[in-house]
Amino acid sequence: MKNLHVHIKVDDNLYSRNPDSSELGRKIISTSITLINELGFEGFTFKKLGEQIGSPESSIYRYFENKHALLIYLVAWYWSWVDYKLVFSIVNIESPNERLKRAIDVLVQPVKVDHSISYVDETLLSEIIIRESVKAYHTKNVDNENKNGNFKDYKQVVQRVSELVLDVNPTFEYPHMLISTVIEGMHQQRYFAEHLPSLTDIKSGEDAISSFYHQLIISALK
Amino acid sequence: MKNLHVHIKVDDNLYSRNPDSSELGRKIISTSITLINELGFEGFTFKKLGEQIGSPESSIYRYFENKHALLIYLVAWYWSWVDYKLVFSIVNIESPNERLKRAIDVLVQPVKVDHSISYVDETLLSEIIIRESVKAYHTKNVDNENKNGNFKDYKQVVQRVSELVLDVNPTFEYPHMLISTVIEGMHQQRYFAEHLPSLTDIKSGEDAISSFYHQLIISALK
DNA sequence: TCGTTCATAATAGTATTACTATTATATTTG
DNA sequence: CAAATATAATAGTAATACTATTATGAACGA
Repeated sequence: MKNLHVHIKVDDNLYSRNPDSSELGRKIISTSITLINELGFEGFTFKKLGEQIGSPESSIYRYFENKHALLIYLVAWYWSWVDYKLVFSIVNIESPNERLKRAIDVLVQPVKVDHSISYVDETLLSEIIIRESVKAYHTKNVDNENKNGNFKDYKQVVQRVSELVLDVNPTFEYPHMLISTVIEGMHQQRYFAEHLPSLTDIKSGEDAISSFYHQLIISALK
Repeated sequence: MKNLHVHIKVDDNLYSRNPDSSELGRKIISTSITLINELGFEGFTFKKLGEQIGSPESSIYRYFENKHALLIYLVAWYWSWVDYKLVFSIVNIESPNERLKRAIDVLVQPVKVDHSISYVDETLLSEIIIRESVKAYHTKNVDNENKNGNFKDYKQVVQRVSELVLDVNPTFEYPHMLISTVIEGMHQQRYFAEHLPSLTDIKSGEDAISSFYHQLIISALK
């Protein structure tokens, strides 16, 4: 996908001040992506981020209440971007089977992009999603955050693909469960393949993970 | 399952001092289970735990290096216990299909136990596993922790059930992937059902989650 | 029974984290 | 040019995640 000058929109209440609206804001986003990758989310602090970009902590707090809010933002951005890719991948395709196949491909293929959208490195961001995104909703405060709309984009992606599932098999009872299982499972398996390989079945060369989930969906819908 | 006086063994290097060997150690385990449930893992501290059991923080540190080590211990205990239940559930059963079915049942059925093993409330513990266990291995330090054997019991469970999968279908290529997907997926779905219901498909009454994963495995192995 | 070992209690102290507050200095905009 | 606004610079605080020190008390072995 080439640079189409698309703009990924993130909901207003996922930030205190829109990071997309200033140089400092954009630096916060792009630098935090590399820094979270380096340090892990627990090791990442606004102080260290401030040092990296040469700004005081207090300036960063004007964009995000805390580092959790920043994670929520990154996750929302990611799913908003995936949703865009989903729409793009199935437009003009008629066969329900082919539409589903293409959508699943968007979900399970590793992200390899040449910086298509501005200051966000989508490949690095996808690694954060794999490693850290469970922490976005595994908190004591999920229910309030959910009410606040923090997970809207993710839910939107699941909803969209669930509808494609029903187009293929209208009697299938658990489309949302199937799709969220596939998305989360794919993340886990990529993580396991790197860190806990005995929990997965890696064959060198081919992308076993993608083909496993493709097969899983096909057989589940029969 | 009634009280059989079984003793769940946890590996030596998952603690500084064996909590099973003293009154204080056992209080640390049982109270931490209720406290983590109340406060969430992030809100839980050794200070608060100490206040609850009327002992200073420093005494707790003699059992576990930090709260992450305690979580690792709880997770290991849980999977060691599940492994025991697995063995128990298939002993004397001959049909490979029936063995697999029973094993999957142990994995996906909600835990409802009447305090069978000593000071550990397995039902409460299983809720911690559902909500917090991803945090046990989603850290910057996974690889070292893995080398240290921190995840042995979990891997053992996946291995055991993977073998049952191969007994049913010896040509199936991804048994570990299938089983870890089912285990982790089941946790996620139980969590989603409670906090992010639009990511799942809840039907009131029946246990949709269990039957979904049973079906998923059956169809995947065809 | 005495002395040693060992677990726990009581207390104090430290570096880091996750913020909040205040004032000063640029920069933009009307 | 004045006013509003963003950022920088700096300081400060409560809580967290520990470490260290000494004291007490119980258990155990000779």
